[in-house]
Amino acid sequence: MPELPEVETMRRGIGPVVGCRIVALHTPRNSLKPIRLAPRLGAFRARLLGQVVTEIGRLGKRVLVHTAGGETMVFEPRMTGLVLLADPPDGAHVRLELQLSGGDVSRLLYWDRRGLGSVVLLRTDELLQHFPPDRVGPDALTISARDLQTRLGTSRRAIKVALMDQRALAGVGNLYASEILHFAKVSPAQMCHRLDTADWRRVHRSLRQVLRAAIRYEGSTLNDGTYRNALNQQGSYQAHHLVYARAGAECLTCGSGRIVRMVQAQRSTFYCPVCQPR
DNA sequence: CCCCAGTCCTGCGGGC
DNA sequence: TGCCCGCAGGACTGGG
Repeated sequence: MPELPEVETMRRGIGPVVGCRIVALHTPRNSLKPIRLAPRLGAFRARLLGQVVTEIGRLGKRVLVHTAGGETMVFEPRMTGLVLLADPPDGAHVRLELQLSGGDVSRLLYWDRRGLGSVVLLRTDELLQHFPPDRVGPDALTISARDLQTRLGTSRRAIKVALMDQRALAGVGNLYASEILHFAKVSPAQMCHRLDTADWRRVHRSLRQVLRAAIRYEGSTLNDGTYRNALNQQGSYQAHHLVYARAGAECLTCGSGRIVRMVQAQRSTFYCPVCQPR
């Protein structure tokens, strides 16, 4: 489930495509339902052929590939999408392949097992219209503690649910929300408006620490093995998870609590009731 | 303002 | 051994 650390790892990993020219583009034939591709393949290809990649960016959980001709490809991996330079985990789920020339790499792949992701081509100057600030908030890595508190401090939602709201801040998903709140020693069920400024500073510091550490370890590859970096290698931050998917296990922080799983907004939340009482 | 259920989609693992 | 079913959930939508 690519969240900010995984998507940032993808962004960095496909850096070698900068300077490459797109010389061919196709969607491999398979029995799967097609993912969302916009515009349709013909127009998509027509606008990209011959274009030279100038820069790789990230918008929350999306990877942006900019070209010299003012086009931007927006890769949105959702649950199981990968942006790859190397051979994919399997050939059956390659959704889009770009052939490249003139650089260090010869192709860029979008692979997606479940196919919930999408690839959208936008004019670079239309990015802000397509992703206005009221739809995608400030990046979770760079948001200030003050801005975080301003944006969420009056909300009556549970903080874990609020942290995952991409309009408030962009990049935090289900896995890292649990890990961040464990570091901050805040209960995931606590309502935002009940937290004071010291709490928000702790949440903010944990946000930065957890996301930065996860980037350093190139993200989390869970037991299903889906997530991979651009070279089809596993991340290793899963070895540092303190609560996620550890229901029933002993808390690694306090050594006395047992990790509890609960459901918030139809998603699994994990926490230690001893470390995170309120 | 906030919550909930439904939608998309495929693979996996539990239960029988 | 094989089949069915529930579950995983990010982003989005519509209704309450």
